[in-house]
Amino acid sequence: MNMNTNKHIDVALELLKESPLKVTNQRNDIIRILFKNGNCHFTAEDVHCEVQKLGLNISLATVYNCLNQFTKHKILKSVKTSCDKIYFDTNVTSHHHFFCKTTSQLIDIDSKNIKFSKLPKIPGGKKLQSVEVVVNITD
Amino acid sequence: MNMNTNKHIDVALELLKESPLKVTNQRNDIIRILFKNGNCHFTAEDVHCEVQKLGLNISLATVYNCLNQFTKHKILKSVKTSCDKIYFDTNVTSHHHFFCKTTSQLIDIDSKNIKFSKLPKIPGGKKLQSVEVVVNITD
DNA sequence: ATCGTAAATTAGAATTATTCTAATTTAATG
DNA sequence: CATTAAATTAGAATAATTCTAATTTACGAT
Ligand SMILES: [Mn+2]
Ligand SMILES: [Mn+2]
Ligand SMILES: [Zn+2]
Ligand SMILES: [Zn+2]
Repeated sequence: MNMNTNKHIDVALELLKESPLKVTNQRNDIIRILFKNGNCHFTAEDVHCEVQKLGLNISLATVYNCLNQFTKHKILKSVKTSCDKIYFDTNVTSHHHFFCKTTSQLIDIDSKNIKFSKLPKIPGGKKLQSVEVVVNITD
Repeated sequence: MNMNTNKHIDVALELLKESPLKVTNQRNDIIRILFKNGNCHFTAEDVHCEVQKLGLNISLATVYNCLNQFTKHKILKSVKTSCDKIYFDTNVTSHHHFFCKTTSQLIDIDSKNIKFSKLPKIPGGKKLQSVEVVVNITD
């Protein structure tokens, strides 16, 4: 059972408080939904469905606003896959993903389980931002 | 100057003939546009703009149909990036990409310039389909 | 060459995820 | 409590892509 305190939720709420974002009921509720099960991947619709299931009245626009603001302020990060929806990731540390094309499910790959022995030279005048590995799998 | 023969175009036209797809004027024209400059990355809109520029009358729906059919039959492949459009790639061999977020431009990374010294175990019951690396860069 | 038919093309409508608009409400500060 | 910038909201708008259904075309068989 969920105890009344949850480390992941508390850490995220603390990040929210430390950010320049205002602490609203909607943001509190959304953070509780997102972080209640530790590292997870969600679409905006997933979050909105959960909001409804809990009987909360938060508009889809607010869900999008929150997810985007949280991403901008490093409380979440976003992941693009070969499917057409944006996934939001509660794990903001540097890591990679399996993407199962059958189930449209993202699975974390810990950074220590992917190592490069060779990386290409960055094109002249550009600077490196991130290296993203997606290992596509099927059933 | 472009000679009247072009290796890349000829190879792609040959793949089209060998495929179960019918050889139509539209497919011929689109292949000539796609492959005239060797390895390239295009959105459907890019292709349709070029179609218009050449005074060809091919509908956007047909451009999408062709690109999707070509992808299904391995004449093209598609690449997803952090931007919201699908890119089609004339290089169907296994390789990776730089994606410049400033210019929304894809640049090929030859397979031999990325090597892994460690890859994660595939989750039970699933099978590996592909490993895609995107190196995000900015100006 | 002509025919028959499945596949391809097309214009425009529909869909889907996401963002925008502009009116209203709220959080946080003094 | 008053002020005000930020957040929320419903609904409209946008943008990429797909779908629909009518028409045309490719191409193997006659
Ligand atoms: Mn849902
Ligand atoms: Mn264009
Ligand atoms: Zn993740
Ligand atoms: Zn490429």
